Amino acid sequence: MASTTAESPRQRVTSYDVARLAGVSQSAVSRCFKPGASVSRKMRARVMKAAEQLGYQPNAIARSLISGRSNTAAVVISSNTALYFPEILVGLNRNLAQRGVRALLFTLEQESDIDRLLDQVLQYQVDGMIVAARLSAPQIDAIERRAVPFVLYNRSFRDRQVNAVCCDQSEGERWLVDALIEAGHQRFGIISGPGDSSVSMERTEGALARLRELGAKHISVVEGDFGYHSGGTGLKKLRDRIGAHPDAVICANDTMALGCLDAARHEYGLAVPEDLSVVGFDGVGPARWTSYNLTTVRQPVSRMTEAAVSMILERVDNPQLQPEKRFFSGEMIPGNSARLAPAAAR
Amino acid sequence: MASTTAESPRQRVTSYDVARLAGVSQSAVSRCFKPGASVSRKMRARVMKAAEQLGYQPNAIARSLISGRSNTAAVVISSNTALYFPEILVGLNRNLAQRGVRALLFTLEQESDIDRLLDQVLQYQVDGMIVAARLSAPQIDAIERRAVPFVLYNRSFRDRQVNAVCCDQSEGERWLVDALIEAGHQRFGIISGPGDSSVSMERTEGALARLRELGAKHISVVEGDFGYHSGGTGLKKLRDRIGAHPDAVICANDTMALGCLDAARHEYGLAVPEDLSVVGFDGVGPARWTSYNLTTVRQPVSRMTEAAVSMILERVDNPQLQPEKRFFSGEMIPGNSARLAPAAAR
DNA sequence: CGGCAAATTGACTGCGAATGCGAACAAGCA
DNA sequence: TGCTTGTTCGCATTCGCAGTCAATTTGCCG
Repeated sequence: MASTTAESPRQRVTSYDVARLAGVSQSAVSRCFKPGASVSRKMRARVMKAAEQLGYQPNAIARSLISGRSNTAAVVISSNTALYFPEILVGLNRNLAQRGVRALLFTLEQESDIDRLLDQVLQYQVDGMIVAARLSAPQIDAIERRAVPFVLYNRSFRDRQVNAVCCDQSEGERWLVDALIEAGHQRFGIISGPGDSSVSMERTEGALARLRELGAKHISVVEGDFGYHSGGTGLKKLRDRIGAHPDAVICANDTMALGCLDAARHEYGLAVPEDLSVVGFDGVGPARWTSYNLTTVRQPVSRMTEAAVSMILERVDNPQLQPEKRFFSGEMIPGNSARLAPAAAR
Repeated sequence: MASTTAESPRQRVTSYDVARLAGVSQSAVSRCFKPGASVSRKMRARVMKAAEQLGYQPNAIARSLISGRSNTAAVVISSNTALYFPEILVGLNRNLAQRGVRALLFTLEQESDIDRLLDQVLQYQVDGMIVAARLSAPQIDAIERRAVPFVLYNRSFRDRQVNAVCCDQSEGERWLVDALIEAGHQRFGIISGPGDSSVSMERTEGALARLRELGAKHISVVEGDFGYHSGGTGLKKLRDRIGAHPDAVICANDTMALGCLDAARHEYGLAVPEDLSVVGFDGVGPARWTSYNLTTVRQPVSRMTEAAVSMILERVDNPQLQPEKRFFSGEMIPGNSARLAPAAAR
């Protein structure tokens, strides 16, 4: 019953095996697999034939050991990004793969896991790290000490020179607020993300700042957790606090906005956008679904992931490069979940 | 302006460096980092102190080269799984991490990419592979020839002994169909996934078989692509074909079911579930959202990912193990998108 | 305090591929 | 043909660590 194909040599095939079969030296084999090496076409043909015959593939581990590059990058991402997660991951991975780099995935369930992780990441001799999670200053110190290039994705340190790729959160919030104010909304609710999220902070602060700047009088802020349900509970908290429902709710991400919208319609029987305007941030897929058609700001994920990958790989080749922060504008998507003045779209 | 901390030694720290500082041999250092090795506590203390001082971390690459294990597993996943993707990935990664294995991520945009990928995967000397993508028989041959253990996630080959972890798709569809039939639905529409998806095939076939078994007369099948929009277009196709709307639409996944549901309500003004029942499969997050509350079958993702990881790691340690297929029952979630007889929930 | 077993330690080798260097060889020129 | 250039190839070494084996130390008992 055992269907094992016992005829093939099940052990690892090394460059020596290929060399022996082809009657050449191991160096020759090595050179044949190195693009741009000096090899005669006759040699290459012989080696390749032998390699094929044996099913030889160069051992990336051994190669890394001597070359000092693993062609591997760590992607650290906290899993609470939920809806947003696959898009980033796929984008990063595509860009990395195109340049011959593989992604080692590190998912964080809790931000505190990152400490244990960091050591591991570095053990694996990754060429670089792309971090879409919260890092503390000492953690950044630790990475820098190891001289591993890293890029923060959608977070940055104001007081610190680090590589970062960010969506301009405040700008996006400003657009949203401008549009809401212009349409005459007066009582504002804000549902922030978890307190330790810098993205949430920037968005919330950005919205708040603009609201104040434009003279909004009635603003309440409650905290959510970026999850769907906290959109609903956030709305409830806002209602409790205000004593009525606000005119507009600004959510720190789309997922909460969708939760808020659902709660408004189905729990409180409010018409959206007539009775209540809801806006989000991110531009995740479900935000475009017919039931929602959310007014939001879409992050240019593919440009951002491409930038992150470029930045990291440039720095792998040239560690001397100065840290750089790149900000990307989002794209306002008017949607239909907020009552806006005509042509308010940016 | 350069804030580079130039005081620390920026180069790699090896076990020799630690050994020199501690005044011991390199072997001693190595042993100190190997759990269960024979080392005196005095030695360990000295070495650890030196290691800490230098910021030494053992080089996993060198370790892999000699031990023949990379503590790395490839996770190959096609990105069109969209909503479902993060859950799987996080689950797999958590389980792998717990056992000290890192995931190398390979995302497929098109299933055809897998050929190019396979060579790469194997170059990286992964200890095993978890494949949530379509593999052809020759591709499986290729992997087996390399003697790399692999587990198929949610696909299996009927005629072939391979390791696989699957949700029992037909069983789930049977539950759904039973419930729909019991509630008196008569005209059925099925929106399948892409033709080359085995998951879609099993679900569609499963539903069809059960429908016929129970004597359903009116059944139409149209093809979708697992995406949100194809739920709507699928419904349109069904209406065109039938000349009216069906009583129930069975979608090969949740995402399409949600699209179908939205189209039914917002495009055709149908009441769901009164005029039309819609069921899906997967149990993704948004299916539980208030706007939808989809009737579906939830895959036990965390048990499945755990099983996949166990299977793969068992086979890394013991390559002789016979191939095994594990099937998991889903969980029927009655929801509110289908008109069901009372207490029809399994 | 001698003697023996057990525990601990260090020298050395090898994992598999890449590369500097010199040898061998081919091509170009007078 | 003899000599110079330029290619191509093999030898030997290297990457960083783990495991083997023999040497050494330690502990323990009579």
